[in-house]
Amino acid sequence: MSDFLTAQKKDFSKWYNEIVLKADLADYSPVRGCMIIKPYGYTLWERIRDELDRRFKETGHVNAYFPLFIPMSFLEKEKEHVEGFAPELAIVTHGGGKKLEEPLVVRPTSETIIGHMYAKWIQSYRDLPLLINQWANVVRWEMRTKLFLRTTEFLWQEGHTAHATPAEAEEDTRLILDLYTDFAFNEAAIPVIPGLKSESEKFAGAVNSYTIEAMMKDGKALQSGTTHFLGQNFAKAFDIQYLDEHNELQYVWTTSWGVSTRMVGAVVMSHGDDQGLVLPPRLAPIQVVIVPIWRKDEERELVLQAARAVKERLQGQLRVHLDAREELTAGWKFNDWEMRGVPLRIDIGPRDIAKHQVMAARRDMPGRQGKSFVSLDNLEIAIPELLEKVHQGIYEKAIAYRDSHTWEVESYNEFRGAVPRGFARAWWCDDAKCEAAIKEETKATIRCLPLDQPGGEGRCIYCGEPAHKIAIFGRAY
RNA sequence: CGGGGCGUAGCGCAGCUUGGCUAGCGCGCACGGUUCGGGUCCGUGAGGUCCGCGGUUCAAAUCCGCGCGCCCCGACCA
Repeated sequence: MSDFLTAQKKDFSKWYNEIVLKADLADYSPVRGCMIIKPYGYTLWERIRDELDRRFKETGHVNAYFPLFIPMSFLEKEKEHVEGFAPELAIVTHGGGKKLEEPLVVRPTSETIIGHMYAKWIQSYRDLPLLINQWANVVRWEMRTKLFLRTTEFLWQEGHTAHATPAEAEEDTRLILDLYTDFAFNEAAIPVIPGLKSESEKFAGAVNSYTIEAMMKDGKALQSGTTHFLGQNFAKAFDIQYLDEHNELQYVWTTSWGVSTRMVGAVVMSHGDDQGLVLPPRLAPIQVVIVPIWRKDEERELVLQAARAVKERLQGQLRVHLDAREELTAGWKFNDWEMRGVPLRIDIGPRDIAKHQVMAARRDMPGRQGKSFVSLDNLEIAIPELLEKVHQGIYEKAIAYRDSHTWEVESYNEFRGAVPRGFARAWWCDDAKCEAAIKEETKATIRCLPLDQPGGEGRCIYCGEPAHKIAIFGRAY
C-alpha cells in the first residue's frame, strides 16, 4: 500500500483529488472553479481529442469555429434552453470600458449561435445535411466543482448537425452515440452503457438525449458523453428553413452532441488504483517508459547505451520515454511512473544486457505478477503485444467491476441496497413522479434506459404498476 | 445556499486549549559525499505578510469581531 496516496477504499474522493495533482494532470487555478490542465494531462486530452476527431471525420463531419460570445437574446429564443442554462451563465456586460447595448453570454454551449448561422447558410435541401463539429471551451457557472469532472470552464467538442428529415437526424445522434461507445471501449477501455435519458434528465431544449454512462471505481455513475435529437425546436426558434424538392418551405431537424474534458476524469476513476493512475495504452501520453539500472560507474554507459538503443527501436511505432535522470534511484522511478499510470515499463540493467533481454513490467498487474523478460530479438513485436494485453486487462477488469456492482433488483428493498454501491437495473413505469420519489429517497437517478432492452413487461420498482422499460439507476457525479 | 473541516516555508502538518524567548517537524529544494534490480543514507544550507483587516493586551500564530479562500457532505449540472 502506498504511503503517498490516500487509499481508494479509505476516501475515494480524496484519492481522486490527490492523484490528479500528484500525477501532474492538473492544478487548481486562482479563479474559483477553474483548472489549469498541465502538460501531462493536456497530452492525455489531446489523445482523446485526436481519436474522436479522426472518427468524426471518418463519418463525414467537419470542423469549424464559432464565437465565444453569444448575444443574450439568442439564448432567450428557445424557452426550455434558456430555462435550463440561465442559472449557470456568465454574462459580459462591459466591453472597451463601456456598458454594452446587449449583454453577451459566454457560451455554455453553442446551439443558439450555430442555429443563427445555419438559418443563413441553409436555403435548399441540397444544403443538407450540414455536419459541423467544433472544438471549444465553454463556461457554466457551477455551484460545486471538481477537477475535470465539473469545472466552470471546460474543453469539449460540440457537434451540430442539420437534416431534412427527423429520421436522418435521429440516425446521426445514434451514429455518434455508437462512435462515442466505440471510442470508450477501444481507446479508453471504459465499458460504457449507451442509452436514452429520461425526460427529466435530458438536455434543455432536446426532444430526446442519449448518453454513454460509465461506472467509476466507487460505484458512482459518470455521464461521459451525450448526443441529442433536437427535433425542430432550434430550427423553429432560429428560423432554419429550406426549400424541399417540391419547392415547399420546411424546417430542418437538428442534433447536437459532445464529449468534454470530463472524459479525463472518467479515465482516472475507471482504471486508477492505490498506486496511482492506470492509463489505457492507446491514450497514454507515454506508453512505454524505459528505466536504466546501473550500480557502478563503468556500467552506466553500457546500460544507457542499451536503453537508448531500445528507445530508438520502439519510438517509431510507440510513444516511448527514456528516464535517464541520474539523481533518482531506480526504485523511486518505478513508483513515480506507476503513479503517472504509464502502461508498460522496461527495465534494463547489466544482468539483462548480458542475457540479451529486457524486463517488462505491466502497470495493470502488481509486482512480480506483471513482470516478464523480453528478448531483444523480438522487441518490436513483444512490446506492442504487451501493451495490447494491458488494454485487454484493464478493460476486462473494468467490465468485471461494473458487472459485479450491477444488480437486477426486484424489490425496492433490494434497490435501496444496490444503489449506494453501484447500479440497479429495474423496471420503470415511465412516470416522472416515481423517478423523482426514488431520487428523493435514495439519491439515485435514472442514468439511462439502456438501448439493449429485454422487452416484455414487468412491475415498476417504485409504484408496482405495469412497466415496459428497464432503467439503470445509480448515484451520479 | 445549508452543514462540517481547514488556512503556519514549495507540499503535508505541529504549535493555539492555558498569550511570552530565535515559530518548529517531516517531505521536497540547493550543495557535498554515499547509494542505485522497488520511494538509499549522512552532513551542510536556503526558504515564513503564521489567509486578510480591525480590536483586546506591556506582548497575539495563539484571545475577540468582521471578511476572504480552499476542501468534504447535501440541493443543481457535460
